[in-house]
Amino acid sequence: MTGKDIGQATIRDVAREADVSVASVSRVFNRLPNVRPELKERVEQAARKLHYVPHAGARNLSMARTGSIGIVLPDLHGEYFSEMLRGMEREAALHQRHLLLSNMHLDIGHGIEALRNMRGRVDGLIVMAPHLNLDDLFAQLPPGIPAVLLNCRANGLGMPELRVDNVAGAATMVRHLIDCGHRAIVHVEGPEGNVEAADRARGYAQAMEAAGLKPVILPGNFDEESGRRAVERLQAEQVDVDAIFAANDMTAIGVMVALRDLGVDVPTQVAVAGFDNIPLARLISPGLTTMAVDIADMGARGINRLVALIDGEAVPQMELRQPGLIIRTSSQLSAA
Amino acid sequence: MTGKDIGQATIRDVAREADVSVASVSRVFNRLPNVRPELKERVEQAARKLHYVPHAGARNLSMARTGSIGIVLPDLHGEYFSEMLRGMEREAALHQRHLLLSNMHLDIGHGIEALRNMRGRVDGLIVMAPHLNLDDLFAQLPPGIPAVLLNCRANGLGMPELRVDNVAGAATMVRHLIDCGHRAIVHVEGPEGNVEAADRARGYAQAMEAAGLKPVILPGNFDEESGRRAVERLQAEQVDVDAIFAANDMTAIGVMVALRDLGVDVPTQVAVAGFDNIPLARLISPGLTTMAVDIADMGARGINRLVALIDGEAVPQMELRQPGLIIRTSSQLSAA
DNA sequence: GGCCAGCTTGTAACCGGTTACAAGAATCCT
DNA sequence: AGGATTCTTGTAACCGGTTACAAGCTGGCC
Repeated sequence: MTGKDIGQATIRDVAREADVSVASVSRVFNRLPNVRPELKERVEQAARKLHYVPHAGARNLSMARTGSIGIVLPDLHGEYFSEMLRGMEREAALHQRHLLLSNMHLDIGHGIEALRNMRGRVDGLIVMAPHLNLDDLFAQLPPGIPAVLLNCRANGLGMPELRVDNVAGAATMVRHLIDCGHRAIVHVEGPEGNVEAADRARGYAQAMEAAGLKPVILPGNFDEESGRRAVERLQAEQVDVDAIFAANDMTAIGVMVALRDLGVDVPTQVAVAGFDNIPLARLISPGLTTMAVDIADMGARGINRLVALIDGEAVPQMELRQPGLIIRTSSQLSAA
Repeated sequence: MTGKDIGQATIRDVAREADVSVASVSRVFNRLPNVRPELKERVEQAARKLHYVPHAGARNLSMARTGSIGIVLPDLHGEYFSEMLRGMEREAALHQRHLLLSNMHLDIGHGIEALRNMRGRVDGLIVMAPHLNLDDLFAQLPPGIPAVLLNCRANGLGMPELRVDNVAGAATMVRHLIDCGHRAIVHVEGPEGNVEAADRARGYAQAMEAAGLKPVILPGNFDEESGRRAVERLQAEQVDVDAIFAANDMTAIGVMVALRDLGVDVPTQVAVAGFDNIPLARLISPGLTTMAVDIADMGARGINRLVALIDGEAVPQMELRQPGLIIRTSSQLSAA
């Protein structure tokens, strides 16, 4: 009623101009076969004359289908999320879908609001919230929304999940560092309350203990800054360290930058390893040894699953993806 | 009519359950003041019981306002776009807006389709299409859509524009390289048909000529690969070169990687410079000298302008932003 | 010619909200 | 008490599409 419509042409305007019914205009625009060519031509001419463009919102409402997918992320910082988004976008475009972004900042209240806001805007949701308890989140929502969860805390919601095997990945990395001859391996953890971070720390601790080594865990926050701080702390406390395994690549990069500033050579004096294999890991020097999660592909697969789910197809309940070890220079002791 | 509605509660269901009219339910949900507390309570209880969540699509239609902003980009590769998107997301969240992503791949046909698809889905558009002629694009669309253009070819559309002064920026960089003592400065251009690339090449050429130096321009494509290829070519053709000024940071990084592989030291043997100041530029080593465009801020400002435009406020027609020179190690000759 | 099948086309109800308008109830005057 | 005013509430039209259904038209066939 209100609203600042500049008076754009509607389907009724076109119908009047072409002297046909709205149904016919609709049929022409939806390419239904049973329209006489002469009439079709008349409609198209009228539409062109009036600069008519169909109103997607109205279409969505009457068809109960939006063609959009809601992406609910905790943040957009860093290459991790942008890679994931890129993968999603690519796949969504293949399925003729748009992506509607919604950033649920840290607390659960905003999360709930964000999700509620999506109702009627999207056909389904991709939720990535490693820092929140999803059961609480979805409790507030009407049941039955198609959704795919990416790297979330396990839950009893019966929604398809896609996860990276962070425990196994971290263990693999620890074994690699041990193979390289390192013994005093320190882990810089991710943010508290983040499932992925917790799993990586767990994998690290298990592998260390399995090798008869003592785990040492420093707090971190998945960002460059926390890598830097971890190094400062190691330095201040004179901790003996052969290798630093950071919970993700950005932290590892912070570690490397801090070590460089201190004049400590990587990898000859201290080895460094990360997790994620963001594009940057390859470009920095020395190249960062890391666990490769094909982030863009994860995103793409998430979209793929969701589209299937929306179309009513069967979708695997859970997929656990194994990250692969990428060995670059940062981890290698000259004498292995 | 069709559609796979799982039968979620509508405003009418809530009205029936609470034994009030739909208007009252609507009033409660929109926090209008004139509702008796007892009735409000009844409505809220009914809504909770039915797990009612308002249908944004329907709301949008009747209010002629979606609360979403359409972002039309040519691509999502690389840090440039993700930085911009991040800035946009931040600002949009401040204004309670969602972002609807649409990737208009390279050709104009898809571009037009993408834009048409936005009608009725968004309140306005941010268009970033340095590679397309926008007049052709918008000719196909109904006039009067609020839109802000980012780094686009000049046009007579009367839409607010936000642009980086690429000509001046490139010239500044050339002068800096000359100040560092370099003379044989080669430029690796961006993709053909891209306005930003063309402007940077123009700024480069003008500054070189002003200094009495001969411009040498190699083709490129704004990506790492093209930087690498440029180096190969210089190598193959035995071109004498003191410095390579790439059209953007990713290309410059490709150049540095290729030089490193060839055993050519940066900056002592060849200096390198880029443009954009993507986050990576600071992290790579040696640090990359570049022109800083605050990409995220550009995105945020774009959104800000667009929101003002949507709200009917006056908006400056054009803003040309000056990039700033960021001097890092990659450009400096030991003896300046 | 008459009847039926198959097209084409139009009418009107519907999607799920918002809101102008009117009516009814409560409050405040004098 | 009676009338004016204010507040609360409901009815129904509207946003701009889609589509079930019916009606009109055409042509084929006996």
